[in-house]
Amino acid sequence: MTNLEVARILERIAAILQLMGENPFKVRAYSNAAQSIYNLEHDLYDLYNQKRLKEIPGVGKTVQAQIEEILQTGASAYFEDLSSRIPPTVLEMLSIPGLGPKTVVRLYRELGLDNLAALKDAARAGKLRSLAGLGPKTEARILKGIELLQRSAGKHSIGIALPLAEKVRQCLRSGMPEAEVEIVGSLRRGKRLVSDVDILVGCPDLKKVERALASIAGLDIVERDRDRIAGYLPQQIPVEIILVEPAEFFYHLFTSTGSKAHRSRIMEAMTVSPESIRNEDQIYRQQGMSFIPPELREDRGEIEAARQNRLPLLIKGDDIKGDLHIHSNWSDGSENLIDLLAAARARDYEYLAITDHSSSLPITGGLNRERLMTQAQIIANLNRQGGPRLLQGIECDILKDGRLDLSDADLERLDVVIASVHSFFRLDREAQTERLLRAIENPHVDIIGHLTGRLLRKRPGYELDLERILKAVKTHRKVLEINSHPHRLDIDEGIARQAVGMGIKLAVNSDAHSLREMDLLRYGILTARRGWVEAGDVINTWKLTDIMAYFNS
DNA sequence: GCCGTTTTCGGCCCGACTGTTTTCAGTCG
Repeated sequence: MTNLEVARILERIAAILQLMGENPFKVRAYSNAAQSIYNLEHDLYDLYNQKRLKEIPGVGKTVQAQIEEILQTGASAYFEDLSSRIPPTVLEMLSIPGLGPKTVVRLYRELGLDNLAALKDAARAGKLRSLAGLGPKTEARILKGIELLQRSAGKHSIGIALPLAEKVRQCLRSGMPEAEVEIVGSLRRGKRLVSDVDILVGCPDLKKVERALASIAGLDIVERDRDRIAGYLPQQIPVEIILVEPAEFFYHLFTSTGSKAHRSRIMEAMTVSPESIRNEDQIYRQQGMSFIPPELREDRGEIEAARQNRLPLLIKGDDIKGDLHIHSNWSDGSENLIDLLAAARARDYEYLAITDHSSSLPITGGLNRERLMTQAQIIANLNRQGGPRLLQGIECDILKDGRLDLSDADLERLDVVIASVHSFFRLDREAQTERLLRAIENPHVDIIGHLTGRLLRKRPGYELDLERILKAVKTHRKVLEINSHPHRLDIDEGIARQAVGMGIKLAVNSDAHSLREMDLLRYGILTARRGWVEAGDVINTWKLTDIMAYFNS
């Protein structure tokens, strides 16, 4: 059982309790505990062995006992009992935007709808409006929501899949140090959603590979062939281990990384034999090209660029000098400023921008003018100690009409102003564009946070005239954020490439709400690489003085 | 169900929109 799996069980307990109409504070207690475990730095088993589970914030006597039961037996009797009252497929209905627990439970109890497919049919047939309070608009919204969910059905977030894949790779490498092991497929190319995890092993000995796999917790093997092991990782993510001869490892590394379109164009002209290939570089060189990094292998012009030796020198994780979007416990983050500063030091950052929410988002405990000034004092004091520089910033809400949630005078005092949309997602294209343009034109705004508002597999981005937006961003020398959270990855690689092509600068930010989330930056880096982004295009690879000079220009 | 530098009991982030109404419950961030 991984921390994530335990957190998921607690999350589902919370969801079922919510559907059953339980005390909302009890519901929140479970989801707080789940969140807390999700953010945990330590392995739950270690804490359990040291009898320290009780120290986890939000874990009291009851939840502690449940965690212990899950760690010992792999299951929770309480959760099993709850699941028998409300089928798990009903929980899926909760992920439809605009559909909450009250409505879901009525659809289930009064119309007998207990899964997405049944709900879709009923909505299509116009049967939902027979419930008081539900009308045609809600039906249409439910249908749209289901379609969005079904389009990404079977897709897994890179934020879940990559760490699991790395664990498998790690186990195989330490179990068989003589063999080459690599993650391949779309995961190696850094795609934000993947359908499975593919691992290539340069060892044809099935027994040996299986022995090395034995130590992986939560790996469920369902199929063994001569040269292939298939099964599931936690959360039902399909995994395939591909066994090849050591001599042909790099040939297969290339072919199994894809993409199909890229591979077939390179293969057409390939003249060398599989076993003569010593590394991937050789494959490209043999065709008179420079090495093409996996993230670019999509047949989007990279082959032509490689032939002309004008591939971008892609940004790397090491290029990052700091993070410009972090939340502290002054708003909805869970860490205090001192711990954030220590985390910046541990990551060898030169600077870290504290950018809590502004007050128009009451649920985040956003900062009004007064609290912002108090926070500024504390940050100034912390900065006297030396080490990484804490920047005083804000993630300021863009209001419905494009004005910002703080006055110009307040914004002017800050080192970094991120302006983001968190409300009124359903404005029409014209109004939404005008709203964004007004924020972009504000001289105090430095960065536009998560521009499109898309939540992967949950919510499409709002309607925008992207061309006009990008032009304005360019004109007013604003910076576009690549928000690294795997739920967002917004702006995406396509917009990033377009923006950089226009000379727009980007910032790759974590938007972390906890210490653990500071490491989500890697997904933003992968997205940037897929968007052909170089280090120089990203301001948080620059020295602080250069960033400030750019903001002030 | 959790928590305590106001409380071991009585609190627990909240304000606004939306679609359905005709005064508001449900949902969202």
